[in-house]
Amino acid sequence: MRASNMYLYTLREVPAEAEIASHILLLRAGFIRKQVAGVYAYLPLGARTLRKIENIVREEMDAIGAQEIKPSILEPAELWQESGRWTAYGPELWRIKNRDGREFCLGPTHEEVFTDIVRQNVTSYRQLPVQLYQIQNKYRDEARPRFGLIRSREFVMKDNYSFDRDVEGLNHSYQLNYQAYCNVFDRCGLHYRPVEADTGAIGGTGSHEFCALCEVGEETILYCDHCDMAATDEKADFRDAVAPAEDEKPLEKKLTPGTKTIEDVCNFLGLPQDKSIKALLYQVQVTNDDPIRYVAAFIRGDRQVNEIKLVNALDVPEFALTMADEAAMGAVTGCVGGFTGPIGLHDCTIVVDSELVNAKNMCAGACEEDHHYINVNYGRDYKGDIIKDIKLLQEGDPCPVCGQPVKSARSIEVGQVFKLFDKYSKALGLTYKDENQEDQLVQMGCYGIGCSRTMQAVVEQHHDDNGIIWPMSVAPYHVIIDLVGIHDETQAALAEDLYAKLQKAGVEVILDDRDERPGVKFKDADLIGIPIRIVVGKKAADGIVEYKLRRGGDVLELSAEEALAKAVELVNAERYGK
RNA sequence: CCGGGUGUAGCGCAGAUGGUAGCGUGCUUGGUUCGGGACCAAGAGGCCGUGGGUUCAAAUCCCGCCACUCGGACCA
Repeated sequence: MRASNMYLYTLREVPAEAEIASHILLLRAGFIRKQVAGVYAYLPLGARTLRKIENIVREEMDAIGAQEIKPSILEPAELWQESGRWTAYGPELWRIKNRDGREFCLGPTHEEVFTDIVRQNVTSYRQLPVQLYQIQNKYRDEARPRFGLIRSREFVMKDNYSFDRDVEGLNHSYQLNYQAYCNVFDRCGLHYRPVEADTGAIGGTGSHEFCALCEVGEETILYCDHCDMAATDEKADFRDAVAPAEDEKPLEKKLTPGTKTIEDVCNFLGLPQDKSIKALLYQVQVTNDDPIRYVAAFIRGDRQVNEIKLVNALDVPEFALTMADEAAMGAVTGCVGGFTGPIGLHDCTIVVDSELVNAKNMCAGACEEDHHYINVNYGRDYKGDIIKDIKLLQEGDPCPVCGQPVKSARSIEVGQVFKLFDKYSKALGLTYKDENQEDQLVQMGCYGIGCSRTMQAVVEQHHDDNGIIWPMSVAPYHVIIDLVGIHDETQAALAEDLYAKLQKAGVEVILDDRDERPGVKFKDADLIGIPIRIVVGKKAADGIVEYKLRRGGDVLELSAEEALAKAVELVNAERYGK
């Protein structure tokens, strides 16, 4: 491609809409432009890189026997009503009506549609297993889009669905997809980590997220350097330490005026925070017609609550759990803002973190203004309705597997694999006949990769002050030839010759033949991040060009033939990723 | 959805105490340049987000709405 003909517009200044490096660079380098909040157009360079990522995904999916289909983005409400998600999915579901008032949604995910497609044809165990996938625009009406392609309202996702006759088959499909995902992200040059993820309502140990590690990520993951434990902060188990043996001292009520926070109470009483109990007050209401159910959760004062674990412990929908109206809750349950403890509470569900059961002589609110108890002991002084691990594992806490201190990192979720089991086959009636003529439910898995998000995650991990540094496998072009003197016949002839030969060798190449000063060309080449740059300048008269890699290293002065050979060799070595 | 901020030229911004607009960059033309975003000169380009109000007079003050954005909540 000749730069003089390209629809390429780079920006010198940082667009006001962008905050993080990857978003700024994709805009500045002319890969994407915003249409409205959370919706982007891919310009030629962006469209090429996106397609390369999609093709890597496509190749790895095809390699495990999945077949690509192309269903509509438009999904009828009826299918979602059948699965129950028309109401359960919430406001992110992008609902639209046609002229007759019939309801549809723009697909945010396609479990229903794929299940429907498979139930139209599959009736026998002989037709299983099967995997179908699509690479498609997805729509989620995000309350607050952010960071360009990282959290957008429209995005490109590959979603694969596996259909097996039993859980053993599902486990096999899951493993195939897991490995394919590793291949995909390896080939894209991402620094990532597969981590265990929460499975919400479906339960079990059936999900991993693939997390691209970077500071600006919205996810927190925890991992261990001493073993292979790695999980999202929502999922990570907490292994309670064995509490040191301690005699139970007599319960005692103390006057603690104005000490509404754990810090205040512990300072006032001269206690460490790990000898205190913190109360968190919630209410549960699934629909507006339901009565409000109050929940008091207790954890050690120095811990953070993990609301996902709490939701799972209560077995309620995630959206139904909200912070309690303290005054209203106090009237019903006897809790007192800032002084709530497990003793004296009534008419609410008391959830006690597992760690507290063996914690001796703790300090807790007395459900009375300006008073706390000390020497509170589980069993003797209070009991819980639910005893579960409901705390957040944090950096430095013991690893739930090996006990060594864990580390934490921020990340962008670029993919997730998930065992659905029979959730959708049961809801939509997807069954098959087995060898004994018995109807059986199909066991399903779903597997998503955010292609557009992956594109930005790659930039987030591969850039410097001058611009993007694309890995060869996803670079929009492999080589850029910067022709310095476009009016110099010798230079132009050498550049044209190189351009033709590189193309003949199957290399994707930009010839920057624009009537621009060299500085502009160099800046642009760095900004858009083409892996190999060949400069044809003054030494063209001697047949010499410059060969330079965007990722760094020496500038080499080579004959045109040597540069050609070197470029072709490198491109062929790296074009498909590792 | 809650709270904060911002809407002025393609882009980035300035426009105290009201008097219908400017800077940088980009664009056009001419010239000089030509190895890391050149310089000189001359130009083109704005319903000051939108609706209402106050006023002789509103980019500027007041109210509504919309959009964008930040923090948070939410996020199969």
